[in-house]
Amino acid sequence: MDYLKSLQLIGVTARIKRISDKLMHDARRVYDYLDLPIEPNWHLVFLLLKEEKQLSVTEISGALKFSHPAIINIIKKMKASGYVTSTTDPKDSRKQIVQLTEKARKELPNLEAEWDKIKIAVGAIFNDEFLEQLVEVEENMTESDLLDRVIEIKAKRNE
Amino acid sequence: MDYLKSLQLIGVTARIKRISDKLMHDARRVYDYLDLPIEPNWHLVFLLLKEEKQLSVTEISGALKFSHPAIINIIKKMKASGYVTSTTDPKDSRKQIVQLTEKARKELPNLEAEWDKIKIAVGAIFNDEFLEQLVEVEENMTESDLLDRVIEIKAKRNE
DNA sequence: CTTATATTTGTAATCGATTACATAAAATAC
DNA sequence: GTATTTTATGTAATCGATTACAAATATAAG
Repeated sequence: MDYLKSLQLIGVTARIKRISDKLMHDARRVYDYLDLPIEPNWHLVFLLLKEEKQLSVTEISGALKFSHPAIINIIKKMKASGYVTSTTDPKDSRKQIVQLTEKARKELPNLEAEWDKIKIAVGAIFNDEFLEQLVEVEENMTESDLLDRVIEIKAKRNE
Repeated sequence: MDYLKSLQLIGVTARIKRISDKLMHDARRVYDYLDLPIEPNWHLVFLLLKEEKQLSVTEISGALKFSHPAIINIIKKMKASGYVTSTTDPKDSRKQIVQLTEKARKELPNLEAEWDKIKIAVGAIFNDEFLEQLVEVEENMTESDLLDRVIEIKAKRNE
């Protein structure tokens, strides 16, 4: 018996938040359990830098759609753990060029084996139909977000 | 072009968080735009107390599945705005009995008219199939959460 | 009855991210 | 070539929620 579920559309925001929060929390517990020496968020940075080799903070922030302070914080920690280096771009001294270290590339196969387990677990929770629906939701929100839609609805009522 | 989307299952957690965060943020903007004198979260407490009349902090927390400090905080603000009263239960002096005030009941019809607009906007973002999929995801996570599943997968691999 | 345990409310510390602000460098305008 | 605007990074303050801790009361156990 779930009161939020009974509210249907009214409860959907809170339910999504509930799922999101539990997922983030569980991810941390999984990383602890697997004794991974990294934080869940670093995963995305690893994958991005593995492909792109050299990226600035802003480029990472744009690709992952995290705020730039969030990326700075992640990079700072990854640097302290020896997984990335950051050097000032000689052509543009505002920019920091971030790239994986040798240590990171050496550990990648092990990490990927662990990530693979997590991926299978995630796949058991979210089926393909959900992923398809998620794409639609993202498109709907990009096309016109909640505020835009409320403004439109209010305008129509006042006609 | 969305890097997280291209990662499929690996990016799904971050995408859900992104949707959740934007939704919560947009909800606040909508409440501001509509000049509602309440915060988005209060909505759920209003609806619950409208039906149940009298509830303790723990009962509200259990129904909405928010932590009890979160409910205490909401109730404190709703009280300051004159929408609820809280009195000590004469039969159990640990408990606070929370209920809507006359002011709250008087304003409910207006609030409900505004909530209706928001509900329509939410319905335009999340279709019925998504809601069905969401139920499945919740069931999957309740049945066995991410950590449980990873533990199981690891055990199988080590056989 | 007295002691131990569980429940309820309340407060403090923490957390992971954001927005707002500051600074330096590059690009553009004139 | 100097002044203005934009861009990139970095820091501080904030935010909404959680977990951890504390205190009071009720319940259960002996």
